[in-house]
Amino acid sequence: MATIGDVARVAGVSRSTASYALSGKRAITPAVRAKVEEAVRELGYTPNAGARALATSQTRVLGLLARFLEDEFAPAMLQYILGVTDEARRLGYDTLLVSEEDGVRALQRLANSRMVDGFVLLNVAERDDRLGVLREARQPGVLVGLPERTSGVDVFDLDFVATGRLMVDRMHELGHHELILVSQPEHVVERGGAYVWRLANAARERAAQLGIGLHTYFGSSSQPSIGQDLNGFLDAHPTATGLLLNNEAAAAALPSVLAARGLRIPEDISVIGRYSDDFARTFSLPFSSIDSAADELGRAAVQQLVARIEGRIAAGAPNIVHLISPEIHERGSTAAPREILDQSG
Amino acid sequence: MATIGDVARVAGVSRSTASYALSGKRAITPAVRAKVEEAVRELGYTPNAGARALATSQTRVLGLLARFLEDEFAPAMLQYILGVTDEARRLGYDTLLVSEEDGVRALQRLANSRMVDGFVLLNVAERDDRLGVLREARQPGVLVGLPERTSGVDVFDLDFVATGRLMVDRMHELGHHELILVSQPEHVVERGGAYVWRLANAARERAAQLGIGLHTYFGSSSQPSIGQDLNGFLDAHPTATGLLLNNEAAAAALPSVLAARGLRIPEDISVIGRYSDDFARTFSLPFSSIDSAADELGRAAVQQLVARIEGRIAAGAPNIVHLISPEIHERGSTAAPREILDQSG
DNA sequence: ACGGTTCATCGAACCGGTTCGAGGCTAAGG
DNA sequence: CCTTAGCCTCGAACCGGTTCGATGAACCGT
Repeated sequence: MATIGDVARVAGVSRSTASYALSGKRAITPAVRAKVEEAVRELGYTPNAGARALATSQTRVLGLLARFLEDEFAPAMLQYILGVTDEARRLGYDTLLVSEEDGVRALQRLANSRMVDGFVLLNVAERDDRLGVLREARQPGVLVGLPERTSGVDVFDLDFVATGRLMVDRMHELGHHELILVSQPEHVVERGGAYVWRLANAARERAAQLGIGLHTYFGSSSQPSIGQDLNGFLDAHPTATGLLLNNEAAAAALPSVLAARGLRIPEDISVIGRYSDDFARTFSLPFSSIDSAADELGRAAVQQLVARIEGRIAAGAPNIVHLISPEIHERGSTAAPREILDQSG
Repeated sequence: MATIGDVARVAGVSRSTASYALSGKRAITPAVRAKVEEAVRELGYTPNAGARALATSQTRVLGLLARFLEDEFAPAMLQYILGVTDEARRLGYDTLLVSEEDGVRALQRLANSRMVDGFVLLNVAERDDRLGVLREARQPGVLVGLPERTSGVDVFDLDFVATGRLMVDRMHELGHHELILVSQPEHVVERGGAYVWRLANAARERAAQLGIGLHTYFGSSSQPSIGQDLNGFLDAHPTATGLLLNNEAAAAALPSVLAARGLRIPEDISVIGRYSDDFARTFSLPFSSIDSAADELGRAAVQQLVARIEGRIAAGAPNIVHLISPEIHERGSTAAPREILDQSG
């Protein structure tokens, strides 16, 4: 493989001149630059990444730390990952994907060995044990997921508090008085998936303000148990007219559960979900839903990270916490409850 | 950050001695080795990956080239990716994930810049344009997916020919005479997804040998169109008693389609699918199926790749093509067709 | 007591880039 | 014609590891 020394020899200049001609960091006579570029083309020269990293202390690689929790819906993670890798590539970076269970060790390994210029952490827990290491690392880090303490890192997440409120508000506007909220399994919460109770608490609070009855439940993360769960919830609250879903498996299972019970949407029951649009598309879920915005979050996180890496953000600039506002993607699964329709009709 | 020079100074030895003490490539007095190790601990020393790569020409990083085709079921890809990253990590390697659309350019970039020690290509097409570059690269490569020409690379894939035969054989043993095969969308085949027609052709051939009627169709990759497709196929062949699925979306959609038509499994119709067990679990698909073995394939591919990288495979050793034999994971969705039961009952 | 091994350690070179300071050349100005 | 400034280019050092050959000390047998 050609080195910059080969390029220099072929172009008839010194190594340093070749380097400057390619980097443009010093003025080079056009004729010389042309000779160097010609030599590069002739030899098929590409800089050796290791050598460059050693000399510049920059690898142009980002570390992406995914965390796969059992009982969580894994495919959803792919959207975040692709958002990150695509945006990173667009900005000239490659992505090292780490799925190691021991995220702390992985983080230390990558940080100390200087393999990456920065970190993206996915699926961040309320008290994520990776954060301590990340704050001490010399490389900047961004999180996708909101932890308890956000100092020293930039954070991107869906605004789950606003999401909980929005779900209840929308149902309230339509005239519903009794709702059921199905969250992720309790395990997910215990292991730090704070977004689950953040949404649930906000929904509960808003429901209380509005005088709405809200029954909150954890649901399983896979069939067939989630189907049984759903039937149980519906049996327990026959007068509930609205269903809020913060659980992908529940969303996937609901159509057949409703069909089996002979319930139509939105005539008999209104539904609002929270999952990725991509998920909705693949399974053609007929529910109005709030997009998890995985792709958008991944991209925004990378942009911020790269800006920090490249020093485009003042060293002392405060860290940001960017929460994306939820929007309901309308698919016609909400309507006024039957009792209202009956009165008005 | 501590360098090996710092370690050497603290331990009171030369840099080379420190290096040998850590690598074990030359004999070192136990006492000296202990001092070096103590210094490492004290300073929190970790070798600089770039410097090591420069000196050894080894990065201990694998390049993972994913290819996301539209109309293909993306979440399935995650299983392969995790199989690769986990196994790589187990063997001491990290994984650079590339999702770039221009796989050829990505491959060239990584190969020439010496960022990786080897390549894993996912979703390999019949005539994959990445293969030419891969064969010329100095780094070894393994494929997950069987292309037309396999020279110069190791290949791992599910045996789709055997899969097609197995599906038909099993139905034949049960006494079925007319089957419907639903494949991936035609787009997937056109873009080189040869496994689709490999399975279909094998099934067709075996059906002909056995005197079984086989209707083969392409199906859409998402709802609701795949639901309409399925209804159309069933309408067109009311006497067919068995359904073979080589299309994830079809598998996901089938339960509700069958429910709507009032068909029970396996009493009214037998079904055999081909998708990942993980997919089956998440959606609790009630069909006997042949696992795509994504995790297993990813792991086997990495093992082979690492063996080549580390020279544990003789330089002249021929390339291998490892096709995993399909196995039907029984979930009770197959039985003898009604006509037989009626006769015997 | 002495030459020949063996063993542990050291110094220097090298991997392939980047970057700093120095110096040569040309052109402008007195 | 000589000085000075400015523009390009070069040589050397450095980043942080690994590895080869050399060196010196300890140990062996005779």
